[in-house]
Amino acid sequence: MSVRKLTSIKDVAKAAGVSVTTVSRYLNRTLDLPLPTRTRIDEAIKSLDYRPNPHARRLSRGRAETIGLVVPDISNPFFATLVAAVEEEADRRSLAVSLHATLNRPGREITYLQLIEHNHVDGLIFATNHHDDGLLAPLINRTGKVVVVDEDVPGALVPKILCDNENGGYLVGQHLAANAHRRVLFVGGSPEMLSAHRRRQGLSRALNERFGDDAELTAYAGDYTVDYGREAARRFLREDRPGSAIFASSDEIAIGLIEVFKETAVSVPEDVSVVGFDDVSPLHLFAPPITTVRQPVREIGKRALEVLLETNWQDPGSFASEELLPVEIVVRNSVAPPAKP
Amino acid sequence: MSVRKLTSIKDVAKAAGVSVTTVSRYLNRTLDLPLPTRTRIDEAIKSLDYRPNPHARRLSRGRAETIGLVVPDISNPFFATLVAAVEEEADRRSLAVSLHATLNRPGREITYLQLIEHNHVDGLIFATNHHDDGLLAPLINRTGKVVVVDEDVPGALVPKILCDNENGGYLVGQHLAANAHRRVLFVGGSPEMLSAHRRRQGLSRALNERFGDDAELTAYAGDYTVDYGREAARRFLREDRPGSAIFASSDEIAIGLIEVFKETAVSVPEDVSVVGFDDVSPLHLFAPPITTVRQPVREIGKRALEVLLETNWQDPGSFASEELLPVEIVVRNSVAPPAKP
DNA sequence: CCGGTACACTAAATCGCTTTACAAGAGAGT
DNA sequence: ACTCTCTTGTAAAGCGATTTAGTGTACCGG
Repeated sequence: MSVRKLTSIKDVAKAAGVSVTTVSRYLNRTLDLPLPTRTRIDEAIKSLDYRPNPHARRLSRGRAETIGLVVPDISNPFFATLVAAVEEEADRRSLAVSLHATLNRPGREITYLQLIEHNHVDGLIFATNHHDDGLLAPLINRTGKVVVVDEDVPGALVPKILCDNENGGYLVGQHLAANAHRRVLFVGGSPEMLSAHRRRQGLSRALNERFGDDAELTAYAGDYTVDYGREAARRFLREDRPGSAIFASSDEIAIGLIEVFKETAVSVPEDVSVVGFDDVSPLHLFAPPITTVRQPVREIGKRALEVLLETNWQDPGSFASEELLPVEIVVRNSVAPPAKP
Repeated sequence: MSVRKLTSIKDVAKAAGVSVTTVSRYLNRTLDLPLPTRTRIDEAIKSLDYRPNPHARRLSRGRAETIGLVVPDISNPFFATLVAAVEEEADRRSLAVSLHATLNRPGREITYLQLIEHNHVDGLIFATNHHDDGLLAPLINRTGKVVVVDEDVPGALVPKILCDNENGGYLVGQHLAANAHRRVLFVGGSPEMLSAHRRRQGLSRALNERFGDDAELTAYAGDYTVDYGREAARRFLREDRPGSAIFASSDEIAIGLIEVFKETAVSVPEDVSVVGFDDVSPLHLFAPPITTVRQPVREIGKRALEVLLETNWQDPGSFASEELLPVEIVVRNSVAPPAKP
């Protein structure tokens, strides 16, 4: 509270009767000292309650000991879980996490990417949820030290940690096919988004395996939000139900769908089957419990930090990679065979 | 990627033909310059793509332009929303947010509080979810620049932003009383926690107003978690249902209760009524939709940052305060009159 | 007695910015 | 003509670490 000056390395050096250099090097283990000297320094540190000034250290070393985390929206349960996983892992390694939400404000992603260039953070874990308009990839390639998670940024030559979207779609397709759904509506992001594209492809593959050319796949594209789920549900009803089952490409969308179906007395799964994606909300308590694909969210976060720290960023080109983490389908009660198949 | 050196203020000064001081003071608006000089500097900055090195700035100013945010668990929807609100508000003010989760690891809260003492951050927004064992309050008082949110830390003489827990409990009590529930189980935190204490008091007040001495209030105490909700539900059944209604002091607890009731075929609200607290999960889609008390989570986060920045921390003692934000009850479908009142 | 090798340290530059204190010149008032 | 006050700057000392390039002493083998 008072403006007492904090103890600096200089005070420690004086108290221990050595030079500042010695203390610094001892602390950074670049100098072996004989026991007596060591003890003197240790005691000085303890009695003065010395702790290195992080800003000075960062300026001097040119590193921030901080990693940046950019996500679309923290309050979304999916990203909240991702953030939690990254923070936990960073804390284990004594790194601070600087958190940034883009909230779909254009230009924000770019602003945050520039944090790296100016040494604000040592690296960035980056999640977007919309299609790159062409600015992101070059910037990412220029700045480096970025790990892309959850949604691909095409053209970015950096490590990417994604879930196995194709297989997720395929598992849903199989489950729907097993329940005799031949006509399916896919509600997801625009096809330029790799996640949406792959999920849809997996879905399509499974449906075709079962029904061949008789499979009918319709798609609506929009945001991964509750709002868009509502909109999609209304459109689905307005357009006379282009499908006996709906595969929502996120739980949020599924929640929106279900809200509207509830209001309009369309019952799930009797009138229409619904499957979600992510499994981060308490879908098992819904009426009915919602079948969904579980993403290994925490794994994604953890792995992203590992990769960020393990990658040798000196050797550009060496590190463009894509790691696919496995998904699983969690079957609950929102899928039933259609009334008239 | 390459080790190109970033442009520093020195380069700008040289390019503009002025001194470093001039550039710095111009940028920090402590110096008015005539248009021509201004233009030269602006152009130098633009053409060199200069951006101040944050570490140098922080070292020099002794401020971090960063605020710390300490919460028990980020993946919990309540805290996720709080984090989102704080981040949003901080971003508006060009402050970075350094995020830390305690995850109930003992000692972590203290570690993070010390971030302030060593200038790591300029201030801290602090949320705990368990009873202080006596170490926290003195440390908070010593470090200052802390705003306590959500849960009280008794003895901490700093601003506190809480919700109106007593009224929350009262509203629930009224609603339950109106549905003829005379015997109520309160499942919440230990009574040493102010939130639990006040909610329970409000509940008790409403019940007494209606039933006088006939009101029967039982209490279970534990964590605000789904796990504890499950445990409480099992105990409730084992102990022969000490109440026709349960007031869960968080949505998480309510979710745990409902899970177990679902498994054991105890139906809500026919067999037992349930009310939650927080309203951050999609409780409206549950079966049945859960009645709960809505906390103004985002408001709490936003207000906390405002208070953190507006408080005059030079004048200790002046700022111990408690701000209560209003709550409202969201009536849905999980309360019905008891079978045998 | 000399050169070499460890050992135990250190002086001083550096990181990039802020800030205090001061200065030179121009105009203004008396 | 002389002092005063602006205006428009500047030099240099921090901030608190890290790090490079040494230094002085002691011992040791030949």
